[in-house]
Amino acid sequence: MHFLSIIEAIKARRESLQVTQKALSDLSGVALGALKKFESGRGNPTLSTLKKLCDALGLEITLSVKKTINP
Amino acid sequence: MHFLSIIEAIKARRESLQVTQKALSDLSGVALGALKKFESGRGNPTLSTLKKLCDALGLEITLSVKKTINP
DNA sequence: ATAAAAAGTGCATTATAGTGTTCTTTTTTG
DNA sequence: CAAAAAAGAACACTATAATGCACTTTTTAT
Repeated sequence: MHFLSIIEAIKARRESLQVTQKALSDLSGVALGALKKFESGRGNPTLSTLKKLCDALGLEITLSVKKTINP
Repeated sequence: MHFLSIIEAIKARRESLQVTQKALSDLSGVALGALKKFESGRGNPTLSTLKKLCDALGLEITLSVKKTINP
Protein backbone atom coordinates (compact mmCIF):
# COMPACT_ATOMS: atom_id res chain seq x y z
CA MET A 1 0.00 0.00 0.00
CA HIS A 2 1.06 3.58 -0.54
CA PHE A 3 -0.20 5.59 2.35
CA LEU A 4 3.26 6.64 3.37
CA SER A 5 2.47 10.31 3.82
CA ILE A 6 -0.63 9.54 5.85
CA ILE A 7 1.17 7.01 7.99
CA GLU A 8 3.95 9.46 8.57
CA ALA A 9 1.58 12.28 9.45
CA ILE A 10 -0.03 10.13 12.12
CA LYS A 11 3.28 8.91 13.46
CA ALA A 12 4.89 12.34 13.46
CA ARG A 13 1.95 13.91 15.23
CA ARG A 14 1.83 11.15 17.82
CA GLU A 15 5.53 11.50 18.50
CA SER A 16 5.41 15.27 18.63
CA LEU A 17 2.76 14.94 21.31
CA GLN A 18 4.93 12.31 23.03
CA VAL A 19 2.13 9.81 23.08
CA THR A 20 2.94 6.10 22.99
CA GLN A 21 1.10 3.69 20.71
CA LYS A 22 -0.55 2.21 23.79
CA ALA A 23 -1.72 5.60 24.98
CA LEU A 24 -3.06 6.52 21.55
CA SER A 25 -4.82 3.18 21.40
CA ASP A 26 -6.53 3.93 24.72
CA LEU A 27 -7.32 7.52 23.77
CA SER A 28 -8.72 6.73 20.36
CA GLY A 29 -10.39 3.43 21.02
CA VAL A 30 -8.46 1.80 18.17
CA ALA A 31 -6.99 -1.56 19.10
CA LEU A 32 -3.27 -1.58 19.72
CA GLY A 33 -2.77 -4.34 17.17
CA ALA A 34 -4.45 -2.33 14.45
CA LEU A 35 -2.44 0.78 15.28
CA LYS A 36 0.85 -1.08 15.28
CA LYS A 37 0.01 -2.73 11.99
CA PHE A 38 -0.94 0.59 10.45
CA GLU A 39 2.08 2.54 11.73
CA SER A 40 4.43 -0.19 10.57
CA GLY A 41 3.06 0.15 7.06
CA ARG A 42 1.18 -3.09 6.80
CA GLY A 43 -2.29 -1.72 7.32
CA ASN A 44 -5.26 -0.49 5.35
CA PRO A 45 -7.43 1.16 7.96
CA THR A 46 -11.08 1.97 7.43
CA LEU A 47 -11.98 5.63 7.34
CA SER A 48 -13.62 5.17 10.70
CA THR A 49 -10.37 3.89 12.22
CA LEU A 50 -8.34 6.67 10.61
CA LYS A 51 -10.79 9.24 11.88
CA LYS A 52 -10.60 7.92 15.44
CA LEU A 53 -6.83 8.30 15.36
CA CYS A 54 -7.04 11.77 13.84
CA ASP A 55 -9.63 12.90 16.37
CA ALA A 56 -7.45 11.73 19.23
CA LEU A 57 -4.43 13.50 17.78
CA GLY A 58 -6.17 16.75 16.88
CA LEU A 59 -5.74 16.15 13.17
CA GLU A 60 -8.28 16.75 10.48
CA ILE A 61 -8.73 14.90 7.22
CA THR A 62 -9.12 17.13 4.18
CA LEU A 63 -9.78 16.35 0.54
CA SER A 64 -8.65 19.01 -1.86
CA VAL A 65 -8.24 19.32 -5.57
CA LYS A 66 -4.71 18.47 -6.60
CA LYS A 67 -2.91 21.40 -8.13
CA THR A 68 0.15 19.58 -9.29
CA ILE A 69 0.72 17.93 -12.64
CA ASN A 70 -0.29 14.24 -12.59
CA PRO A 71 2.54 12.33 -10.92
CA MET B 1 -20.86 7.28 10.62
CA HIS B 2 -19.81 10.88 10.36
CA PHE B 3 -17.88 11.28 7.19
CA LEU B 4 -20.31 13.75 5.78
CA SER B 5 -17.72 16.28 4.65
CA ILE B 6 -15.62 13.60 3.00
CA ILE B 7 -18.60 12.02 1.30
CA GLU B 8 -19.69 15.40 0.06
CA ALA B 9 -16.23 16.28 -1.21
CA ILE B 10 -16.15 13.12 -3.29
CA LYS B 11 -19.67 13.58 -4.56
CA ALA B 12 -19.23 17.25 -5.35
CA ARG B 13 -15.99 16.63 -7.19
CA ARG B 14 -17.49 13.76 -9.18
CA GLU B 15 -20.47 15.88 -10.14
CA SER B 16 -18.39 18.92 -11.01
CA LEU B 17 -16.45 16.68 -13.40
CA GLN B 18 -19.76 15.31 -14.71
CA VAL B 19 -18.72 11.76 -14.07
CA THR B 20 -21.35 9.14 -13.30
CA GLN B 21 -20.95 6.65 -10.48
CA LYS B 22 -20.49 3.93 -13.06
CA ALA B 23 -17.77 5.88 -14.85
CA LEU B 24 -15.98 6.62 -11.58
CA SER B 25 -16.23 2.97 -10.67
CA ASP B 26 -14.57 2.03 -13.94
CA LEU B 27 -11.95 4.75 -13.68
CA SER B 28 -11.00 4.06 -10.10
CA GLY B 29 -11.37 0.31 -9.99
CA VAL B 30 -13.71 0.55 -7.01
CA ALA B 31 -16.79 -1.64 -7.34
CA LEU B 32 -19.97 0.21 -8.18
CA GLY B 33 -21.72 -1.27 -5.16
CA ALA B 34 -19.09 0.05 -2.78
CA LEU B 35 -19.19 3.50 -4.35
CA LYS B 36 -22.96 3.70 -4.20
CA LYS B 37 -22.97 2.60 -0.59
CA PHE B 38 -20.34 5.13 0.33
CA GLU B 39 -21.92 8.07 -1.51
CA SER B 40 -25.30 7.29 0.01
CA GLY B 41 -23.79 7.60 3.46
CA ARG B 42 -23.86 3.97 4.49
CA GLY B 43 -20.23 3.17 3.95
CA ASN B 44 -16.98 2.97 5.83
CA PRO B 45 -14.42 2.65 3.07
CA THR B 46 -10.89 1.49 3.62
CA LEU B 47 -8.16 4.03 3.04
CA SER B 48 -7.21 2.11 -0.07
CA THR B 49 -10.72 2.50 -1.49
CA LEU B 50 -10.87 6.17 -0.59
CA LYS B 51 -7.49 6.73 -2.18
CA LYS B 52 -8.54 5.03 -5.41
CA LEU B 53 -11.52 7.36 -5.64
CA CYS B 54 -9.43 10.41 -4.84
CA ASP B 55 -6.76 9.47 -7.36
CA ALA B 56 -9.37 9.08 -10.08
CA LEU B 57 -10.92 12.44 -9.19
CA GLY B 58 -7.69 14.37 -8.85
CA LEU B 59 -8.18 14.85 -5.13
CA GLU B 60 -5.56 14.55 -2.46
CA ILE B 61 -6.00 13.45 1.12
CA THR B 62 -4.32 15.67 3.66
CA LEU B 63 -3.94 15.41 7.41
CA SER B 64 -3.35 18.69 9.15
CA VAL B 65 -3.30 19.89 12.71
CA LYS B 66 -6.67 21.25 13.73
CA LYS B 67 -6.53 24.92 14.56
CA THR B 68 -9.98 25.21 16.03
CA ILE B 69 -10.98 24.74 19.65
CA ASN B 70 -11.97 21.14 20.39
CA PRO B 71 -15.54 20.68 19.17
C1' DA C 1 -45.65 11.49 -20.69
C1' DT C 2 -42.53 8.11 -21.56
C1' DA C 3 -38.04 6.05 -22.20
C1' DA C 4 -33.42 5.94 -20.78
C1' DA C 5 -29.94 6.84 -17.61
C1' DA C 6 -28.38 7.34 -13.16
C1' DA C 7 -28.73 6.69 -8.37
C1' DG C 8 -30.07 3.98 -4.53
C1' DT C 9 -31.18 -0.68 -2.07
C1' DG C 10 -30.61 -5.50 -0.78
C1' DC C 11 -28.36 -9.94 -0.68
C1' DA C 12 -24.93 -13.85 -0.80
C1' DT C 13 -20.14 -14.60 -1.04
C1' DT C 14 -15.31 -13.58 -0.44
C1' DA C 15 -11.64 -10.98 1.33
C1' DT C 16 -9.73 -8.63 4.83
C1' DA C 17 -9.77 -5.12 8.77
C1' DG C 18 -10.27 -5.07 13.76
C1' DT C 19 -9.61 -7.32 18.15
C1' DG C 20 -7.09 -9.62 21.83
C1' DT C 21 -3.29 -12.11 22.99
C1' DT C 22 1.43 -13.66 23.15
C1' DC C 23 6.06 -13.30 21.81
C1' DT C 24 10.34 -10.91 19.87
C1' DT C 25 13.04 -6.94 18.82
C1' DT C 26 14.33 -2.30 19.56
C1' DT C 27 14.79 1.82 22.25
C1' DT C 28 15.11 4.26 26.44
C1' DT C 29 16.52 4.90 31.05
C1' DG C 30 18.87 4.27 35.42
C1' DC D 1 25.41 -2.95 31.11
C1' DA D 2 20.81 -4.53 32.70
C1' DA D 3 15.96 -3.66 33.33
C1' DA D 4 11.93 -1.58 31.67
C1' DA D 5 9.28 0.41 28.22
C1' DA D 6 7.89 0.78 23.67
C1' DA D 7 7.51 -0.89 19.11
C1' DG D 8 6.97 -4.60 15.91
C1' DA D 9 5.36 -9.37 14.51
C1' DA D 10 2.23 -13.36 14.34
C1' DC D 11 -1.89 -15.89 15.39
C1' DA D 12 -6.96 -17.31 15.68
C1' DC D 13 -11.36 -15.30 15.79
C1' DT D 14 -15.03 -11.97 14.72
C1' DA D 15 -16.90 -8.24 12.27
C1' DT D 16 -17.54 -6.05 8.26
C1' DA D 17 -15.83 -3.97 3.71
C1' DA D 18 -15.59 -5.18 -1.19
C1' DT D 19 -17.57 -7.50 -4.93
C1' DG D 20 -21.12 -8.79 -8.27
C1' DC D 21 -25.67 -9.19 -9.09
C1' DA D 22 -30.66 -8.14 -9.38
C1' DC D 23 -34.11 -4.98 -8.47
C1' DT D 24 -36.46 -0.26 -7.36
C1' DT D 25 -36.61 4.63 -7.26
C1' DT D 26 -35.29 9.01 -8.96
C1' DT D 27 -33.61 12.10 -12.41
C1' DT D 28 -32.83 13.56 -17.08
C1' DA D 29 -33.91 14.02 -21.79
C1' DT D 30 -36.92 13.47 -25.72
